[in-house]
Amino acid sequence: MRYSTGHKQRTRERIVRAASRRFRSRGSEGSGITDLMRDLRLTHGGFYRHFDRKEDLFVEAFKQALNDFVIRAQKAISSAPPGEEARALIDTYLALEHCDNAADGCPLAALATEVARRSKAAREPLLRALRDHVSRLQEYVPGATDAEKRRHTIALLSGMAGTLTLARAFPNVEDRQRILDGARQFYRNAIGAR
Amino acid sequence: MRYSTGHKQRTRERIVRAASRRFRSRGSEGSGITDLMRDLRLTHGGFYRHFDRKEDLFVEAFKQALNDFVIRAQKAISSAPPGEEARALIDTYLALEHCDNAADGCPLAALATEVARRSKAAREPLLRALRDHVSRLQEYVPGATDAEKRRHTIALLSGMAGTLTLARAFPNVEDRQRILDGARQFYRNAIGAR
DNA sequence: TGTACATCAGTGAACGCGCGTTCACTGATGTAC
DNA sequence: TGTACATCAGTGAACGCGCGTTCACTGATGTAC
Repeated sequence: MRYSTGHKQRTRERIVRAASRRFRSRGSEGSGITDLMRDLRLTHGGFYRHFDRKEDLFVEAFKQALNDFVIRAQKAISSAPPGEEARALIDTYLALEHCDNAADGCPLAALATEVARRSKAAREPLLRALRDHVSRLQEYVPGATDAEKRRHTIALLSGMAGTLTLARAFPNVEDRQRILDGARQFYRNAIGAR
Repeated sequence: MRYSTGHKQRTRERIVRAASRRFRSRGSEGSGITDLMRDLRLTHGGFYRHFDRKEDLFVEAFKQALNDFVIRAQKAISSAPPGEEARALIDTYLALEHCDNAADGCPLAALATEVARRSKAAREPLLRALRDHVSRLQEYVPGATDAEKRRHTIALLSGMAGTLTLARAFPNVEDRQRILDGARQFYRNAIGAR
């Protein structure tokens, strides 16, 4: 059948969004095209009207996830009192709610290992997106120069991502909360001590 | 044919060691039994004389990797001057050599995401091993009480694991070095400020 | 000491399964006349 | 306005492939007699 204008575009966006959630919660190796399309009440064959390869979807989904995450982070930061932006970033990132909702969370925490294992060519667009998003967050992180802000932002974000990933491995909510609280205190001090 | 006493045990150990390296560099989903056994000049069928399921091998390989890592870390720490142990841990962990040799490196950096995605039952032995190894390292990390040492150790190790994973995504050695250097400075200050 | 048999780590063909991908087909609607 | 045709997002069977796992078999050596 013939679809109305913009229909294809909308379907593509639905695929990217669903993938960005599925990949974050189960990894891209753990999410098949068939299951993904079934989520949208479509069949697997149609996928290839939108993407040449699954890998292309991974790139789009990762970028989408990064963008959503940065917007959420900026929202949390913007409601913080002046000078408390970095603390707000830390608190949102290391929240139990973030820990327990990987599908909507930071793609670095969920997918960094997978990015690192892809071919050099496949990593390029992902790393470009990553750099862009670090640039958008670094203005809120303390540091004497832009370069220092950037270094701190990278250490802070990748560090918190590692802690979040570890916390997610613990089935008991008390364990997760303890890990997050400990790290929150650790990073608050680290940032405050600068 | 019939093999000499201890032969089976030795083969098992070779399988675990090879798997612990392969899993760390490619993930367990990216490492097939056939390839793994071929490394040891054996065939895939023989695997099941040693393990019931691939998952059981993952547990053994993860424990082996953790043990090797903690021993290496302790070695680096023990050659540091008194009071500098945490700094030595940070420097060894965030070394370019560690970054570029995932196969021999910290299993938390390489496999944490995979651990988090396994079934609750499968995670149990992995988390037990993880807790044991944190206990062995926490004595070197500053903190007023044992509980505080432990919190700092967890934040530090999981944080550095996240940074290492991110650094591994960058194809240029300069980028990796910059990320590691920035984080090293960050964590040294964080620990020193305590 | 010599012979018959048991053992069992390792072999390799075969299994079912799910995966990513391809492709001939569908059919409602836009477009040309 | 009415009719014939073109379009193309989505369908679903089929493909090759690699995976984890099973299993009948091998054969050098230990053990029983």
